[in-house]
Amino acid sequence: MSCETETAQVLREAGQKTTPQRLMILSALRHADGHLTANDIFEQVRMEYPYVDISTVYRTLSVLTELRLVSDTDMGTGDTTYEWVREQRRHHHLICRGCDNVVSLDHQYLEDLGAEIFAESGFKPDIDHFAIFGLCASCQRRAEPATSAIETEEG
Amino acid sequence: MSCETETAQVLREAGQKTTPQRLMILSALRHADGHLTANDIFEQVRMEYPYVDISTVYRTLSVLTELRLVSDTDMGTGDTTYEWVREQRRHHHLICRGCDNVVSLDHQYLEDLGAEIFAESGFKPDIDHFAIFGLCASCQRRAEPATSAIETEEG
DNA sequence: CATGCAAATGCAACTAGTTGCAGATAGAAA
DNA sequence: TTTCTATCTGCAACTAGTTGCATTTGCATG
Repeated sequence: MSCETETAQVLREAGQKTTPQRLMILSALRHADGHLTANDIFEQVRMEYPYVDISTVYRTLSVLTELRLVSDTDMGTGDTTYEWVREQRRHHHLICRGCDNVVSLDHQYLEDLGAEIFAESGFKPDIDHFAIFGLCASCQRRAEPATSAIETEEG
Repeated sequence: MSCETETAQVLREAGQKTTPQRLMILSALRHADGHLTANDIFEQVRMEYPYVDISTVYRTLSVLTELRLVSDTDMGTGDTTYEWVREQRRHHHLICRGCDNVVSLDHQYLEDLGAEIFAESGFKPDIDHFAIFGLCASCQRRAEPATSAIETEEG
């Protein structure tokens, strides 16, 4: 079974209709390597089917997010990014608000947090794709140079 | 020292100017009980000074957020909410995507996660105010009634 | 295959939030 | 106090994302 047919199955089971527009959006997401913006997807689908509307893209993304097939993340760039959720490759991001650098965070940290919350409150968190903002090691050093090395400003 | 003067001090130390507009925005935030939207703040400031612009509110909120005096959180309502950060009263939210109910989460869970991340990577996460989405206990039961009790649809 | 209807689409109008720019102003220095 | 300049403000134009509505379409049923 091709991955398209497989996804159609998932939609069908959730009581959703499989329209050509949705299949094209799904295809864009499944074959993408990293994060896509709504506009990336829109442009890609439009090449195949020029009449598609951006609102259809947003509405489909919202359905897919609710079904937990796709994660939506604000990476601090202004645009929300979307990514196909692959169980085997869960990851999260540490985003530095000093230099905007992004590094990956192992899923285990949040898996544990999720399990703890579930055990104590019964609430089941969606731990698919977190973006955690903060300061990376070098930006911390730059912000508080009160110790040994004194760096030149902006340097 | 009044809390206004105290906050002005913080701004000054960060190399920021203390304008009347900013002080009014700060006052709205400090005296508010819970979360405020940018528009709540705008309306409130406008009663005192009708010429204020919404962009000034957003720009001030962005400065305050960068200084970590204010937390900005997407509670899933569509509008970002802002809240004065009180060290003593840190809290987070579990938001159910089934029934939209919100419950508080003790700060300790995330404090621990933050400490763990810092210890292993040197990245210092901003753990001020998290919104974690998921399913509450009763919505989980409703979603998967394959066990004992079978409830009627929609309650 | 034909019919019916709930759900999805495209469109247009809308809201939340951002940005570039010219003029105003906080606050440092003379 | 006056001068100076970097920063802030208000405005207007913009982008990302949402929503209401008329029309179309997937798909279940006969």
